[in-house]
Amino acid sequence: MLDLRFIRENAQAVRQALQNRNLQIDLDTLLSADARRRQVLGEVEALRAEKNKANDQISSLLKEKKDASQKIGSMKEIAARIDALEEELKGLDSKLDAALLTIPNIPHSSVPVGDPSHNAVVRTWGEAPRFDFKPATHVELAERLDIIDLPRATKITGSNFILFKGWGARLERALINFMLDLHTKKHGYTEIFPPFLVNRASMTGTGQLPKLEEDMYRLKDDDLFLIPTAEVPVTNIFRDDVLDEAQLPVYYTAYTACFRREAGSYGKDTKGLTRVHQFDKVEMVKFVKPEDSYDELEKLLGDAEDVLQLLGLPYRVVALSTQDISFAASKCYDLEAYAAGVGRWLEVSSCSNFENFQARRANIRFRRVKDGKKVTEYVHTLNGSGVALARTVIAIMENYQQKDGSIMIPQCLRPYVDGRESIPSS
RNA sequence: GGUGGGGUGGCUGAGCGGUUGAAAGCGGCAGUCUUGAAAACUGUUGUGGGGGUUUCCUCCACCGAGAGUUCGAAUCUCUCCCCCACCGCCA
Repeated sequence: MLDLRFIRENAQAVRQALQNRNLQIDLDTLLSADARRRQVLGEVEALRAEKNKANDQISSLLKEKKDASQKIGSMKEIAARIDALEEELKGLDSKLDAALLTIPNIPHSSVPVGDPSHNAVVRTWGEAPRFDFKPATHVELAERLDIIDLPRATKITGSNFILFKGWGARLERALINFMLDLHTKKHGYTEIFPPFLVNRASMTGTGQLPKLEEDMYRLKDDDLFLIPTAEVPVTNIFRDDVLDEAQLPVYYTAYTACFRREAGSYGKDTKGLTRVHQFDKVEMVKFVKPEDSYDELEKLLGDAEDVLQLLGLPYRVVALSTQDISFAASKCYDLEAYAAGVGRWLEVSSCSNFENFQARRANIRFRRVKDGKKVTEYVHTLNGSGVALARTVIAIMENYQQKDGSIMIPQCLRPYVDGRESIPSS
């Protein structure tokens, strides 16, 4: 969330940011509630000071065995006035807290302003494969090779779930291991295997709640949520902690399954594997000093690109516009891999800098000495997919398909599939 | 699921109705001593918020969370959350 004082002192900048995100959020109500709160707070605190003083006097009167009944009587009245004002204060506080949670992060100045048509392709890597035959889609390939069984996944659970089978399952597992090895051994991340269920505080800490509750799978009896991304449990590792400057930066990577209801997206991308309720993802999460976060974002993006380059998948880097970046992000790049069968660019990664927006919500800070003084500051958090699996599997299947209907296995994955070169083996 | 014991500052841990923001110890920081270090000694050391004459002053809040009793609550009452130990069940 944003700092209330920042909003108070930079109301115009916040209004501009909301407009750039094309959001109608009433700032005036918030600002007047804030003004009223500070006024009431002043009154309450003056009365409390009076009360504290009187209590000291009562205390010493009683110690000297003198009569304090008059003083006690007059304090009853003040206590009642304090109660009334505190009641109002409490109302204002909860109103302000609720309002603050609905205000999104302010986009960085480098983010293109406007609707998604303003998204900017930063660079493109690789060449789309050429075929001397009509390339099949992943759905056709999966069925032909018997490596993914969507009808049975539907029978077991419902539509838009995946059941990998045989070498399909093996390919999925190979990708997970390949990515984790790459990030831990080459890019310096520490591997985490977090819980797949998180509590409400964690979901609020990273910004999924309260806004996106309807998109989440929730266990009602326990008020727990299935994670929509590893970002949630991994970022919340340091919730309410104060780190030491020397600990930063922290790089974590985690494989998890991700669960999304995708409410309201029916009819969009619903064929095959492009939009499913459960998918695998390897995520990267960083905790860094504020002054480093934009350099760290570029490095994070590079780490995700490395995955696609090693897999030999053509992709493009897209800088998202102000209306396309997520609620909590101040800047975001998407990586889109090209899938030759469906002939489309598929979003396989999203790399974002949240600056201190999540750190404020989750209360993640660090201590350092600045100008000879000890200070506690919020860290900056970042995360990026490195990368999302289902869509990457699509791209591999469609781009590496051969005329005979088999699929070549990218070189970097072969150590993870017993050296196998294709599915089925030739 | 059952029973018992707990949640106090960076940590350990005292306090169980009235100068207690909180003893003591450890740790951290600064100083004295020393060629240097250690030891010893001395001082200092929480967070958040409001206001101001804004390298400082002042006020308020905070002893798991919330509510209550009281002139006054870390301390008493209630509700909830969490942790630990043992037992049961279990991949």
